[in-house]
Amino acid sequence: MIEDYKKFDKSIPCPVRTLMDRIGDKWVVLVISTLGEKGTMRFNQLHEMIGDISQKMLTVTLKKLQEDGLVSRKMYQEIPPRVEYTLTAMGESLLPHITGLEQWAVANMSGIQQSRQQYLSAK
Amino acid sequence: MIEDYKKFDKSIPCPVRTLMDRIGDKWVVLVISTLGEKGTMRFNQLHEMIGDISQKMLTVTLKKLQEDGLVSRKMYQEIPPRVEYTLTAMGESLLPHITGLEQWAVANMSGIQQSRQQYLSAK
DNA sequence: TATGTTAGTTACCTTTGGTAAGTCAAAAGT
DNA sequence: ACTTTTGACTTACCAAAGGTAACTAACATA
Repeated sequence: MIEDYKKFDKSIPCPVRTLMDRIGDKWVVLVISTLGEKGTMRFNQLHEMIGDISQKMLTVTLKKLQEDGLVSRKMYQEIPPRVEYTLTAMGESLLPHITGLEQWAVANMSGIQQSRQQYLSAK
Repeated sequence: MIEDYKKFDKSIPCPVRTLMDRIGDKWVVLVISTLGEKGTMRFNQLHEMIGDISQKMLTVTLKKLQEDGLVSRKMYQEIPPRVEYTLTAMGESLLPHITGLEQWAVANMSGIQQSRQQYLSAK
C-alpha cells in the first residue's frame, strides 16, 4: 500500500517526497534518460546532447545524482581532464519508469497544448 | 524514437521538457496520485490528505493541472463553497506512470539513503 | 454580535535556477 | 617565449519559483 507514504509525517522521510525532490529537479530526467540511451558519457557530451543546460546546472545535477547513487563518476588523471558518467544499477532500474513518462509525454503533447490554449482563451 | 525530442530545439516545444516542467513542480505528483487513489476530492480533503502543502501551493498546483487538462474542477454554488477536483481521462492515463515511480521510490528509499550517507561521510 | 466554514488571495521573504565570466594545468600553435 | 585551446568545472551575480502567515467573501449557527 503506497497510501500510507503519501500523508506527511515529519518523523518518517516519505519516499515519494524524497524521490520527487530529486526527479523534480529541472534537469534530472533529461540527464538520466540521456545517460540511459548512450551508456557512458563525458561531461561535455552530456552538455551538447541536452543542448540548453548550463555547465553549472549540469554539475550540480550530476553531483546530486551521484549522491543518491543513481550515477557513477570516473575521472582519469589526464590534462585536459576526462570524466565519464554512467548510470548505476539503481539508476538503470529507474530508467524504465522515466522512459514510460517520456512516452506518455510524447503521446500527449498535443492534448496538453490544446488544453492550455482553451484554458487561456476561456479567460 | 524519443531521442529526437531530447536535444533542445527552440523552434519545437520538447514534450519531455514540457511534461517535466509540470511533473517537476514540487506537488504535482502527490496531487495526481492522491486524486487517483480517492477519485473525486474537495479542496480541503486534498489539503488534509497531503498534509504539508500550503493552501497557496495547492491552488496554484490545481490551476496548472486544470490548464494542462489533467484535472477537472467542479464548483457548486453554495456557501460555504464546495469545489470538487477529479482526474480527467488524460490525467488517468498518466497515473500508472506516476504510481510506477512511486513504487520505485518505496522500493529504493533505503538504497538512496545509504548512498547519501556514504557520500557525505566520504567527504 | 462573535464564530465557524470553505476555498481561496495577498504581501512578503527565502531558496532554487540561470547567465556569463573566470580557473586550472598542460599541450599545441605562431 | 607567448598565446590559444581543451575539458571540467567554480564563482559572482541576478531572476524566478516556492514558502509562510495573515487576510477575504458570504452566509449559518451559537
